[in-house]
Amino acid sequence: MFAKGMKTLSSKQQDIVDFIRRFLVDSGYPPSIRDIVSGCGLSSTSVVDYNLKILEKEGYIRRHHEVSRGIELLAWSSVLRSQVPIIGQIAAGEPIPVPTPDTWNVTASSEILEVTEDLTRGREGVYALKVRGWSMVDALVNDGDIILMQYMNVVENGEMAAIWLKAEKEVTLKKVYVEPGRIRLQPANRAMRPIYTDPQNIEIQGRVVAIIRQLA
Amino acid sequence: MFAKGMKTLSSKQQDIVDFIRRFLVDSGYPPSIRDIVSGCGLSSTSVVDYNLKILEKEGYIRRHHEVSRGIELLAWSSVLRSQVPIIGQIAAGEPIPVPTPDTWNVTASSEILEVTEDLTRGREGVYALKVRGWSMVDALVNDGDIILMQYMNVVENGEMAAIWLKAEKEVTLKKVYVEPGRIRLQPANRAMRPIYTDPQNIEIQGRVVAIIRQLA
DNA sequence: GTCTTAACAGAACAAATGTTCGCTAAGGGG
DNA sequence: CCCCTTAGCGAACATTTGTTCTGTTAAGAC
Repeated sequence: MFAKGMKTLSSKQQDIVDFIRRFLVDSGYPPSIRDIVSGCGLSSTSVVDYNLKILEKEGYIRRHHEVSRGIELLAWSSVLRSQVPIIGQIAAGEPIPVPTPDTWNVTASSEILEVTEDLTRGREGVYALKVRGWSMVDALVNDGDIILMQYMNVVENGEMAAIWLKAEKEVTLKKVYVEPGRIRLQPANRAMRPIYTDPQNIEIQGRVVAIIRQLA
Repeated sequence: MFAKGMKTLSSKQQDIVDFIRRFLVDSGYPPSIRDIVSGCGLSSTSVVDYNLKILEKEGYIRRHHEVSRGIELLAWSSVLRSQVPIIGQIAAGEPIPVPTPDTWNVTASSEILEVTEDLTRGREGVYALKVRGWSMVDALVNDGDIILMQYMNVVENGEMAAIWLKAEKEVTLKKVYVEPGRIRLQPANRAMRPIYTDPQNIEIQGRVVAIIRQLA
């Protein structure tokens, strides 16, 4: 999600980077050397070559030699996409949907969420759930928010998980801490108290990877 | 952020789409016809051509004729990216940074956030702030969250805004409602009460577009 | 003045890439 | 049998594209 600022470029080199980026967004494939010649008002492919060498040296692009349109915009490719199926919803009073092999088939899902890969941290098997209701404010989560989950039934100490409380018959999102003889479930909202429960009472339903809220 | 499922493809066509997608992610540019031949274990460029025609007809790709590597993956390009500068932080006790023309220069910013465009709803002039501290739980916002903002000093009724309260000297994120003779500021956390204030006491510092939280 | 470096132009060549044509094979229907 | 459709193959040709070489210009330093 982050790209650091890079060394200052000449205005022509900046024009070229901007052109490459714009062309890639507009066309879905990179420009050829001659596209850059005409797009940046130059007269010769060798000027483009000269400047691309510098842009590569400074880390803006990677060139794939003898490959047509072989210009990789590094600030672009460092931020990849994940396709995440939205397989259902999460509400306090019901267990969350369990992913099955079918729900991993991206094209079969009726709703796909595309997010930048750093939200998933390159993890495999991430799926999304929509929050329904207002009963999860202890997790600082709101009705309509989208939660990115990774299916797993064991989490590390201190990780936020979707936890099914068997006795209470409800789902909660909290950080899980293992203590002697009990489990501490810590809300994201620090003003609220942790709850303690028997390890037998909980079922980890997945790890919470990220939360997305669109407001406007 | 959403892409609907598409018509079922033959397994070979699915292989080709998957290959294109993977190649694009790995290389930063689309595959050539011959890349697809060798990548999908086919024997002839005309088989690729035959199948690409179908994939185009079904809406999976757009082909740019007589353009080398002119394959545009539609499920890819339909979800665009926005580059959003992270220009500072938001904490309760201080006004938020005000964007200036300088801070819009993407390459000059030290930190860039790339998000899928639907998070910004195609809006211009979106910037990002990092939340510092835990004093904004009324907005269901946590320390470390990232808030996407759009600079404006007027918002529609019911929109969530960053509001500077002059007398209290603090920032708050709330929904703004105009009532006769006063302003109602409604927290996202419904369990908490609204506050009412004089229109002269508030300064709208921007509209809240989205909130992103990475947990794992 | 000369020399060096950076930046640019133009042309030619080599290689990559797209397109098209003719053909084959398999299956189904009349 | 023939015809049609679908799916695939191979080769040749045309076009796009990358690379390299030579030369020019401009600016700065000595």
